[in-house]
Amino acid sequence: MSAIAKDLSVGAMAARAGVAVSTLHYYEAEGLISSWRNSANHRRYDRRELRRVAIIRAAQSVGVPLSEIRIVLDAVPPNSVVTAADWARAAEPWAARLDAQIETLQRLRKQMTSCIGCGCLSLETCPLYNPRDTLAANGPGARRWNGAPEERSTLES
Amino acid sequence: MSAIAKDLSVGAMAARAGVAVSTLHYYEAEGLISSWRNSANHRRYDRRELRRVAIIRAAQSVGVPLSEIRIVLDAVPPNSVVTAADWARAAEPWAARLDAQIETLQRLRKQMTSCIGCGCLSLETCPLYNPRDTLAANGPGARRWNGAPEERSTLES
DNA sequence: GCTTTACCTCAAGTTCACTTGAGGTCGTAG
DNA sequence: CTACGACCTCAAGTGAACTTGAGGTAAAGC
Repeated sequence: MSAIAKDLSVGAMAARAGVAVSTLHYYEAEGLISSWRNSANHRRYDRRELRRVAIIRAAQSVGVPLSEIRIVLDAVPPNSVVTAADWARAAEPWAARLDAQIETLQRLRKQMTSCIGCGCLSLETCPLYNPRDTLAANGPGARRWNGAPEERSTLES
Repeated sequence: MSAIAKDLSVGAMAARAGVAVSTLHYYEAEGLISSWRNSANHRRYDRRELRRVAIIRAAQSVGVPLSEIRIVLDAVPPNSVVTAADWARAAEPWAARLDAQIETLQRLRKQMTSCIGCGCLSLETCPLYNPRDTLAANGPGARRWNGAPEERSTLES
């Protein structure tokens, strides 16, 4: 155990990455991480997979769904030696997302107390809510915007 | 239509708020918004409810689950005249969340290209991933952290 | 008078990201 | 030799946030 393990069991991976074993099974089934089997049919993970898990969790924490995480991870083939440039290129779409998200959060934060109580009933000008911004498109409702009904076209009142 | 409507139909609300009618039904069933009925048993919404919907969507976009949104909205009784101070007090817990989230995003953004390609296999020191930070506790995995298995105790390798 | 349109209810279905459970296999420790 | 812990598979369950569908009403337009 004190010897540096070249590869990891699923339990060790789970412990080190701070996720459940079942989560690793799931990620593997989803093609986000990969492993090989030892003679006992137990999963063995390259230590590199730890980083992949870290990236998955980090990306999730900022609202990236697994489907998009997969796209980025797929750009970095497993078992390859990855350069910083490789990762930078793969993660490029996330950089933009993060920028947008930071900006929106700051806007929100700054105007939360003022706007939230501002009494404005005009959503058009309310900084708290502009449904067409990047966050709205990628955010939580990042479910499917099944096309907002009517696109607030008429009903100007 | 050009006359200023004092109250709104569910269709009008949906159009103006940019959500589906069924979503408004759902929010109402969940007690997040309220309405009364006209003679035809159709929902009528006070225009104030528009702002509530805006707040719901805004909060969701930064990862606040409906259960927590309800708590804040419940602190502001419906049909009451709400002052800025009322809202500021109710939204206080979100301010802290936003601060934490902004900070984490900025850290992530700044170190994304460097760390993601840094080749470090030491998650302990990887700025991309520290599973015990505020975001991890509130974030996407804001599902239930059913207690990370083993707390990365042993297995130092 | 008929048809459309907008609404109604209630139950069931959907997606995502997992978790839980049942039943079985290894390999080491006592 | 048997017990235990760590692992295996596969199917089914879970919770959040909605959406979809079936079946029905009510007023407004042609």
